[in-house]
Amino acid sequence: MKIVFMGTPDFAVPTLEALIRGGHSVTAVVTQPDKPKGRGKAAGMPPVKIKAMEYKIPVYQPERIRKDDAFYDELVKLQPDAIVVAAFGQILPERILRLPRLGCINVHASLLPKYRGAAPIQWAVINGDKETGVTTMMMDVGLDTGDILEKTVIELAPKETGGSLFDRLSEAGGELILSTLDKLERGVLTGKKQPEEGATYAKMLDKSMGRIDWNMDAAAIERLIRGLNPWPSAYTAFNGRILKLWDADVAEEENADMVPAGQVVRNDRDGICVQTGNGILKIRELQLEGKKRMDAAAFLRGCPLKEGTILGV
RNA sequence: CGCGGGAUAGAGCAGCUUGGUAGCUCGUCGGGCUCAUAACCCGGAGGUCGUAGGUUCAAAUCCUACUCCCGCAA
Repeated sequence: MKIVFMGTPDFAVPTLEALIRGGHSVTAVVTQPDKPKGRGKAAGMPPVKIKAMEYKIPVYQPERIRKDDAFYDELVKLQPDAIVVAAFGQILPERILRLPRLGCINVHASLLPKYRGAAPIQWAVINGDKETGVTTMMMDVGLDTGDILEKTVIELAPKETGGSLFDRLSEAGGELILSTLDKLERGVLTGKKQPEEGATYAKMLDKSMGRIDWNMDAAAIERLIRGLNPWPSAYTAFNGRILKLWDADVAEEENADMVPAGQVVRNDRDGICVQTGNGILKIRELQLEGKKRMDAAAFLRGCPLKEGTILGV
C-alpha cells in the first residue's frame, strides 16, 4: 500500500518502522519543523525525521499544514492509499482527511474515547488506571473523535512510569496499525462511532503540574511522580532549589503527629520519609538542581536534608 | 556564542575566597565487643584532585584553553 506517514516524537517511530517492516511503501514522512533544543541550541530533528532519513524516505516539515498549499499539492501528487498519523502534533485540514482512498488513520495511545488529546499515556498513570491501550481510528475534523477501528489493551505494571508505558504503547501501536491496514484493505473492518459516554480529554503536560502539592494524598503524589517520569518530572523545592523526585513509595497510611505536610519526619536507610496531606511518602530516588540523580542514601551522605525540613517552600 | 551548577578514593561531599602534609560520611577489607544489629570500638587498603598548558620556591587552590556531566530554557 502507498502510505504517507505523519508523526513527530519517539512514540511515532515504532509505527513508522512497522509500516516499513510490514512491506508498505512509505512514500513520504511528514513531521514537525526542526526546533532548537538542548543546552547549546543545536538544531534538534524530530525522532521521526531521523528515522526517515535512515530509510532515505523524503521528509516534509510544513510549518502549518492547514495553510500550506504547496505541501497539499505535493500530497495530491503522491496519491497515497492511506495516511497514517501517530502523534504528529498538528491538526489536519479536511481536504487532507478526504484525500487518501482509505482515509487518514490515527494511532492514539489510549482506549478511546477516554483520554483524547495530547498526553493520554501519562494521565493513565497519574490517575492510577489499571489498564490503558492503543486505538486506531478513522480521523475526522475533531480532536481524536473519529470512528474507532481497533484497540489493544495494555495492563499497567505496579511501578509503571510514563516512560515505561510510553515504550510499551508505542510498540503496541506499531503492531496494531499493521492489523488495521490489512483489514481495511480487505474491507473487513468498519469504524464504530465513539460513545460520548466516558469521553475525557488528557490535556497537554506542562512543567508546572510537576510541582508537588504536599497536601495531596501520598498515593496520589506517588502516582504523579511515576506519571511525570521521565518528563516533565515531579519536583519540589529545597533551599530555594529545585528538587526532582524520581522514585517514591507510600511508606505508611497513617500520619505523624502534629507535623505539617511537606515536612521530613524521618530519614530511613532506604528513603526520606515526608508527611503528606494523607499518609507518609518515602522518597527513594531524587535529584537536586544541577546534580545527578541518586538514591536517597547517597543523597543524604552529602546533603544536609535533616529531619524537620519543610519541602516545597 | 541563550542562563546557571558541577568534575577531589567504589558512592555522596568538604577543602579553593586568603597557594604550603589529601579530609568527612558511607562502602570495602581485617580485628574486637554483643544473644543480637543499618549497632558500637580499633586498624588497613584505596586518589593521575576531569584534560592540557601557564604563573610560582611551591597549585586541588590563581590564570588560559579544552573535554564531559547536570538544572533551567526550548
